[in-house]
Amino acid sequence: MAPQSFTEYIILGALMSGAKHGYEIMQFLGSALEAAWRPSTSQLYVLLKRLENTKLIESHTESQETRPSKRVLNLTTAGRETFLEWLNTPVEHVRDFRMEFLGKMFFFDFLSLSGAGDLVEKQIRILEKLAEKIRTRVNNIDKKGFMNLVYGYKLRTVESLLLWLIQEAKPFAVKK
Amino acid sequence: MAPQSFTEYIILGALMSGAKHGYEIMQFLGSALEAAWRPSTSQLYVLLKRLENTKLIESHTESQETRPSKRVLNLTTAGRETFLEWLNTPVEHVRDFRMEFLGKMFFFDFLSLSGAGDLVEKQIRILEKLAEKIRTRVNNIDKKGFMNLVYGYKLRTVESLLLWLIQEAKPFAVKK
DNA sequence: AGAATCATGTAAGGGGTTACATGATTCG
DNA sequence: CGAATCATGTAACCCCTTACATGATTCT
Repeated sequence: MAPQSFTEYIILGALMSGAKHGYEIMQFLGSALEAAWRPSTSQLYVLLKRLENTKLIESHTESQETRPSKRVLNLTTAGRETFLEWLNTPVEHVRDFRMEFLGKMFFFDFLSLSGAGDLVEKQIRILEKLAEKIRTRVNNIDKKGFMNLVYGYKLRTVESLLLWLIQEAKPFAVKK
Repeated sequence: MAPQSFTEYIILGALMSGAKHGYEIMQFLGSALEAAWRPSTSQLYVLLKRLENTKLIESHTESQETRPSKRVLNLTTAGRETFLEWLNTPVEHVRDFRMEFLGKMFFFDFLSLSGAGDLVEKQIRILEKLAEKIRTRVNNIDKKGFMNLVYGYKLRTVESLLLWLIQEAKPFAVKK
């Protein structure tokens, strides 16, 4: 079963660079993007349980002498595949850029993986189609009405995102 | 007690133009912005109960001969005040523009209320401060690193929103 | 001596969703 | 005659958060 929440993919990503226990994942995600994606500590452990139940990660317990024993998590083959598939899939909605798309870019960079340029290209095509859809819809509505304000908002948002993708994300993605 | 969810304010707004029962609110919100803000039918009734418990609305039952009887909702004085206060308060986060700020603009327009221009001005000032904060933060980080991409994203988003506010929302707000 | 760090959880609650229940009426 | 409309809800579940529980160790 594929995860349904974006946060689970982030946790899988945190394990791509090697086995970690819960507390380490927490620290890693906290420092990676100014804590922007770190789920609450309790939710983290809930998700780890779920990922283990769905066989995307596996664990073994390591007892320590001077510290509480820890559960060390590791990606399974399925887990690694699931993460990479997610990583290379563009997001569908504008609202998913802020966290999810930036998350993908982070992992491309952090893990030095290839394919970031392709993802950005796919993403650009998706947004271009969306912009076209909005533009045709704008032509069928009352100028000066409220819906005109709404479509203006949407169109500007999409266009601004497109410029960012082309002028900043693309150079960042291909810079290695 | 003031509502904590944006959706409750939208429901209060739906009652500003006169008493309605649940089903009518549902239709009203569904047609107003292409169903973008309508909560699920079940959630709507849950929120109506809550708004009644907190005395922001009150209800009386009207039995009908050929139809199921309906519970007609009406704003209390406190409800009307609560709505108007919300309406005139700018949103704090960029992520609240898409639904909440557009919602406010809708009600200013639909109810022909004054003050939309003031709200837009306040909103512009908030975003200008935010843009400044991001710009100073950009100067303190590694050029070419991932965080540079993040701040580029944030800055462009805010700047695009500012242009929209000035070029579209402002004329819309003062056009009457 | 008290605070922060290490380490993993449970419980309660918030806001939302889909699915389901009920039952009459009117439209095609 | 079946589907859509009118009208109001309950139940189950999802993802998330804060508060709380536990207990040792190391830093100040």
